[in-house]
Amino acid sequence: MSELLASARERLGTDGAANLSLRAVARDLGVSSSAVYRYVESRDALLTLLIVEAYDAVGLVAEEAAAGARAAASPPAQTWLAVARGVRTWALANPHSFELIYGTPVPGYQAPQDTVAAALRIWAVIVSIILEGFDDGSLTPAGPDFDPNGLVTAEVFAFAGMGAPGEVPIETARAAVRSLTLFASLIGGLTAELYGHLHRVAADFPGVFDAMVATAAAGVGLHIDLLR
Amino acid sequence: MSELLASARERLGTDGAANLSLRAVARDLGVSSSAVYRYVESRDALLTLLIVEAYDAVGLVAEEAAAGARAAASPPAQTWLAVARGVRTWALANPHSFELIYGTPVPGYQAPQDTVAAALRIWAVIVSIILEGFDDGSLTPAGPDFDPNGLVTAEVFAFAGMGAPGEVPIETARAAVRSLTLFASLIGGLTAELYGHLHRVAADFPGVFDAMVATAAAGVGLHIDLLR
DNA sequence: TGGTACGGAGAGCGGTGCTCTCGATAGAGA
DNA sequence: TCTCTATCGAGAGCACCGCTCTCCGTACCA
Repeated sequence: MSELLASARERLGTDGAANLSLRAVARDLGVSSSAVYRYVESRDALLTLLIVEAYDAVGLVAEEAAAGARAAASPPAQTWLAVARGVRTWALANPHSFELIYGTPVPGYQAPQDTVAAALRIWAVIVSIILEGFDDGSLTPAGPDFDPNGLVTAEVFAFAGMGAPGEVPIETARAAVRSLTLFASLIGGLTAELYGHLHRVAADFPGVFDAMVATAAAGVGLHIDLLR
Repeated sequence: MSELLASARERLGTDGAANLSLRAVARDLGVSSSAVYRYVESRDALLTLLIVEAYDAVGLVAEEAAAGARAAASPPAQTWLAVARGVRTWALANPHSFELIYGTPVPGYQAPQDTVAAALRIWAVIVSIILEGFDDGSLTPAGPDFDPNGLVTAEVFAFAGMGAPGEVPIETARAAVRSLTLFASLIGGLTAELYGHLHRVAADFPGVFDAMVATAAAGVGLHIDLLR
């Protein structure tokens, strides 16, 4: 089983998710194609395993980047920059894994519950940074005000440890909604770079990425210093 | 040829890009699979035609949304919100077309030159909004300062009609780089929503989308009013 | 010793993209 | 009118895919 996963991981890295062939994996293992079905229910099930791996990998990267920044006594804004840079580095090194989780979903595929926990890890990092900025008073959103009522589910406040929706102060609720912008700008920036939408646009890709992340983060309230 | 494209367009809408089968299109047309190759070089070539169509469609939507907002004398910030909303509406109505252009690229696929012109239409809209904000003085970036030198190619300044890189004022160059954040937040926000990353997170999807777009835009300097 | 569960092989089904050969038709030039 | 040619279609076929089915050898266990 671990050999199977290793082989599939390698195939994913070279051929991409769309071209991941169960028969090819079987050939790599020196085994008939039908034998693989003893271990894995279908091609989609194999992909699910790789998806969970990818979510865990990116979650771990984010957690480590945040921990490293905090160890260096960085303010929340710089911590977010470190996390974003870490995720970018991971995505560039594992583009097919990135596609697997943040790219086009495979056609008839429905994400099983297994993936949810792993997918939440990066969200936890984002939330922790927002709360940190809230606590130390450095979170000063430049984005416009809006009515946060009903925008997100009660689960979100529970996940962030903010208590029941009715009890959450309006500015806290706004911060929770705004934090989605961090995620969107991260995914959007990486999508733009990895999928070629910055071709002949960006010259210094890391620099452009930093600028995109920092610009969006200012709206959220995290004012990143890019000059130091 | 037009029947072929119409059939392919329909197949794309129902089955998605990954499942777009040349044989299925042939069946729809009541024709043998090999006959299709008289008109189209390969499956990828057929996809390219659909990609150009999709870029043109989303470009047109953006242009019309911008024109409509300007006709209503909206400030640049509100024009951007109108454009983003328009693109979202289009993406929700044509999710597979959205995937085709802003999702995972098909494996061995290299975008031919044909697609470039169509892909630039939405960029032209973004640039026009930035320049408009620059001219009327409403563009007041909340994002951090950074050194814009060398971040983007000279082509970008030429495309924006800003002249040679050396002559561009530093604040103008920064605005050009920041405008990439608009694109990233738009793509990221739509990716998050369409690919299920806001599942059990967002309750009011249009509201969350507006909040994400407006929050990121504030960093760029477009201060959208969401309360009116 | 016999039964059973496990893990493999191989054939086979229907699907795919793509190529090749063959035939029908229609139009143009002599 | 006859012939040549370009166009467009059908069909067979190749190698690949996911997946299922049947068969068989092995190892373990009562």
